[in-house]
Amino acid sequence: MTSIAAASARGRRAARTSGDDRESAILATAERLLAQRSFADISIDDLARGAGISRPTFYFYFPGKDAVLLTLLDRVIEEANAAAGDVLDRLAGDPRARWRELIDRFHQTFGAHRAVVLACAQVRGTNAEVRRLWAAVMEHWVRAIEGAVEAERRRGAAPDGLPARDLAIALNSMNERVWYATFAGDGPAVAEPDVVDVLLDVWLAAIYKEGPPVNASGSGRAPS
Amino acid sequence: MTSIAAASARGRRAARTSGDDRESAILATAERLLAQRSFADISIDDLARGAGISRPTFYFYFPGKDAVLLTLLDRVIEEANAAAGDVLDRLAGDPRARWRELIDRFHQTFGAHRAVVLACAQVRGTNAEVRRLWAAVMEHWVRAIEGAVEAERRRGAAPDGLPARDLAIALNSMNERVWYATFAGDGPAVAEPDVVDVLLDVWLAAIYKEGPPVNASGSGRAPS
DNA sequence: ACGGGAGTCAACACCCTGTCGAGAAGAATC
DNA sequence: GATTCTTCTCGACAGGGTGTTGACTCCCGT
Repeated sequence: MTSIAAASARGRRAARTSGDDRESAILATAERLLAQRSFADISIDDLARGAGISRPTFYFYFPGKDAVLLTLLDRVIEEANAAAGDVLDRLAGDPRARWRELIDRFHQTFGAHRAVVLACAQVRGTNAEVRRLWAAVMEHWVRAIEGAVEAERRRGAAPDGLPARDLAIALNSMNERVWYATFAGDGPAVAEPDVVDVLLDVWLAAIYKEGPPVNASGSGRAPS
Repeated sequence: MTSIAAASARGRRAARTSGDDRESAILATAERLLAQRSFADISIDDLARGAGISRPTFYFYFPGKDAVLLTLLDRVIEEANAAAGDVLDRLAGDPRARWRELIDRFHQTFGAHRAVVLACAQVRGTNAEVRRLWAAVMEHWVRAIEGAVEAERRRGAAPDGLPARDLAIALNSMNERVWYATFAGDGPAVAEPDVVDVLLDVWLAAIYKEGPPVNASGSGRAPS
């Protein structure tokens, strides 16, 4: 769990009065609008009016447009981490199934909040805060995968090869970009129903080189 | 060759007088400034003043800031396609070496113009034109890889598996994102000297599952 | 010597951001 | 009930970026 995303004072208030509703209203408006237009096309005025307040009042709740997105991103990340759970600690049982579970859960979470994820990916280029947060989260996931790969190698299930960290970076990067294309729908993209299996296939090939070992009742080819 | 990037009328002029210099000056200024600040932090006024003209005059040469970047991107894409050449047609000789050559050449080209590539990646989120152009280029490369994978399968060098197109999308996506991280330097990234070999390793694993066959006098590791 | 196109820019209208200071609304204290 | 303090609200402003207009210059061909 231990969410990296410090879901703390992204807003500005410290009170407990009825202003909480306003903050939620802004957040809700943002997510609603994000489903329609791109983040860049949403002005602070849109957010404010959508929440029933004036533009200056908006600044009372958030320091800027980006902070709203950051708060939304915090939630998604927390949800993703919760969904991932401890799958990586249970790899030994049935690696293929566990890796698939991991990828699938991320897919579910991101898919459920695609508007937010897409907006963040687009803003990452221009906003340092989003860039920092995303970098921290990626680092967290990369380390988790790195550790899992090393564990698989240690128990003899996966062969040695690339530094585990580099491998983890490459695979995580692939997932990010492939999901982006699938959700955004621009450019060549894997069809949504197939994307988990496509990613899984590359992960297994890269980690195990010749299909995961058949520990339990798996159907992978046995290593030579 | 047949550059997808229609390097045609991205500018506005149709003349052949001394105005050509101005157009070049704008482009040069853009690439120079891009090496310093982010694209979003460069105003049209910066571009204009850098080229020794006033802001309205800028509009005589380009319809907007984005068109400048688009023109720059055209060049890089053309260069990348030229660098790639016909490597994919010569895979059979020494697959590992050829794949590495392909990836390395893209790496060289993008690395030489990282400022432009980075800026495009950041703007792709907000600018439809850049998005379209990049999507078209990706489609081109995906199809090339797809064809190469199918050829390798046909000659028995690579096993069947994922639809070649999905595999090509995943691998191309990985490269794009990994290069971005490496060049941008934010978030977890593969060190620049290693990035080609890391990518290559995943490509070979995903395409051949157990290392490419050693046809000629290649120096690739023999498959187990 | 002159008509016309290429090239140039001051000035304008517009939109968005962020801030300031004057207030309204309500709870706590006298 | 009046007073004070804090929370909350917004009209109005300043600043900076974009894109357009209309007039003006310069040069070239006739």
